[in-house]
Amino acid sequence: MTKIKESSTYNANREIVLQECPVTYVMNKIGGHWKPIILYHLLSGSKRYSEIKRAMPHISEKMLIQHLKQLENDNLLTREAKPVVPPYVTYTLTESGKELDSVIKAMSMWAFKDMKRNRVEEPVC
Amino acid sequence: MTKIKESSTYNANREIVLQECPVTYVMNKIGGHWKPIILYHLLSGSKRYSEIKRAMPHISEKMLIQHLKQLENDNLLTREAKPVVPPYVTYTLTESGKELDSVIKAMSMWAFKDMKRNRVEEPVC
DNA sequence: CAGCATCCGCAAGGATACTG
DNA sequence: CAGTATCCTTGCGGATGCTG
Repeated sequence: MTKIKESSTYNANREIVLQECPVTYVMNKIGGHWKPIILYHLLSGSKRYSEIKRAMPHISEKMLIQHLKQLENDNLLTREAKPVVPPYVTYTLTESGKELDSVIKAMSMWAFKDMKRNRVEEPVC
Repeated sequence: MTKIKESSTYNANREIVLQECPVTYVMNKIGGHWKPIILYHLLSGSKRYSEIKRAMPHISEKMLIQHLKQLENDNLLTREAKPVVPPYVTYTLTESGKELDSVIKAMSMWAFKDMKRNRVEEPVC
């Protein structure tokens, strides 16, 4: 998307109205196919890199690392590397990240209801 | 992503465990940057095409139409075209779509909290 | 084990012009 | 007004090989 700093529209009285949008804020942080799934797995507790990878067999290593970094930069999780051989790296949700459980849980509940309504199977991660 | 029908991992007892994931189900329906934002705008009631467009100045027409179609195919909204000139088309959430308000509201609430925590402005749609 | 570097194909998405 | 159609670019994301 072309980066636009400001954007405007008009209300019925032809006054300029900035369209503010909390959902856009969320999508900028956890948008994309994989991020909510990563968060979903970390909600049950800190996990090692290999554990997350095993839990998400469909994601490539490149994408997993990339998204973990972005989530770290956005302060949703922290990365802790123990200085041992072989490496031992764990990822843990921050307070911000943990609070996303309300979003993830709402997603899960809706999913179960909708899958039942449409009589479909739950997909693999 | 390469399409893989089945995928497996193992638990501590070396039993095969399928990783099922409700979040993946949700992301398959409302993943991508724009869909949750479209839903957000429709939660306040049915809207004409032009109203949605005006509310989302950053999305291109092509993307908007494309995502509206996909949401319609996924039974999250319905499209109703009045046979008049000029055309009058309204988009309305289905029952499934309306039930996503729990997800969208959880997103919004988290956004407000996180924006306050990080002292940032609310972005434009 | 937990990554990083590089190459590269392809599809998502932008820009533009046209229409019932 | 509410879209289609077409072209074209960008960058997502896969594949592969290497490393502290």
